[in-house]
This record gives sequence, structure tokens and C-alpha cells, in this order.
Amino acid sequence: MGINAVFEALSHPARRKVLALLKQGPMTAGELAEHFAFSKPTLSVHFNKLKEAELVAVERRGTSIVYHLNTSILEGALASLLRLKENDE
Amino acid sequence: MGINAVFEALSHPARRKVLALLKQGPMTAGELAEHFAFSKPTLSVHFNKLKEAELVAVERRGTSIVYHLNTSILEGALASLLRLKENDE
DNA sequence: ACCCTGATTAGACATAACGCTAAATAGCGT
DNA sequence: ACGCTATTTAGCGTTATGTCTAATCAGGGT
Repeated sequence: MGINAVFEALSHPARRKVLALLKQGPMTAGELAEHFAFSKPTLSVHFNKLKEAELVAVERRGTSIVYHLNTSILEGALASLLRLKENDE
Repeated sequence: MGINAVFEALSHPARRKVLALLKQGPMTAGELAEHFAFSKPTLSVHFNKLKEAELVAVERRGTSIVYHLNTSILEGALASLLRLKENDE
């Protein structure tokens, strides 16, 4: 888990697009789905990978499920990439 | 290709480790291989994905092949992640 | 030309990813 | 309890990934 799951999750364009949409604010699974041509079950699997990587957090609201972006995990990935580029150490 | 190939390439721990090793300076395929338990053919496939993503550049030197880190592509990935986190747009 | 060393390609295999449709689940309202 | 809506899980087929061993290619030296 951890950083591996994060990079794995980031490696699919649809999942990065989900993150980009969630940057604007929380959205339900259905609202997110409107932005894709994929079936909802397919998207559900993508959501799940983002959740496993903790890139998104989930909140149930009535019959809907709201996804939130978790920026702190994104910062972890960012830091990891920075470490590959920087001169220190 | 482009950014997708870059994130794909980054999604495997061995490939990120290759990049980390190359950060210290260029290395031959054989030198890189000493740091892994994988067979050389397996590593060769990983090198190839890094090359396709242009995260590394290749230079033949006699009978050896020297791999160099390409930091500019890393910056592209960094910029892409930053765009997912920042407030502007 | 031959051989040695370094590296990749070919072939095989197991596992996982990705997409779908159809079925199951969870919560709300009546 | 029933039905409605929102979402996920199950099952399936196809394609891609990751690993290996064995074979091949490329360059240099004798």
C-alpha cells in the first residue's frame, strides 16, 4: 500500500480526471459519472482504487455517496517526485 | 503517449528506484541491475518503459548502454500533480 | 573469424487491469 | 413491506503487465 497504491491510482487518465473534478469541490458518484462515457460500474471500480490509495475520502449522504479530494496524499506523491529531482542528500 | 506513459512508468516501484539511482548520475544497465533481485531481461523491460516515457535517455558506450535521468519529463509530471492541488486554474 | 561480455528480444505463463451487462445492496419515502 | 433511486458487487472476456529462461544481437579484442 501507501505510495505504490497512490502512483498506481494516478496512472489512469480517468482517475486523474476524477481528481481534477473533485478539486472544484465534493461530488457524488453520479455527478462524477456524468463527465465520462464509461459505465457506472466501471467508474465505481476507478473510484475504489482512488479510495484505496486514500486520494479521495467518501461520505454517505442519504442515498448518494459523496467523494472528496484528499490533498494531503497528493502532497505525498508530489514530495516523492521532488525527491527524484532535487539535488540534496 | 506523453503524460499517460509517464504516470504509467512511475507506477512501478522498481522503475521509481531506477530513477532514484540515476539521480546520482548516469549508470549502465548492468550497474543498475546490481541493485535489484530481478533478472536482467525483466529489468530491460522496465528500462524500456522508462525510455518510452522519456524519463530516461540512452547512450551506447562500447558494449554497454548508459542510462541518464531526464529531469525535464519529471518536471512535467510534477506540474501535472501541482495542477491537481493548486487553487488557481 | 571467433569468442566473450553486455544487453535486448522471443516465448511462455500467471496474474491483474479494464471494460461491459446483469444482479445485488443501501437508504429513503410512502 | 414495497418500490424508487443511487451505487456497488459479481461474472465474464479481452488485453496488458510482470516475471522467468533461453535465444539472439551488438561491440570489442585476440
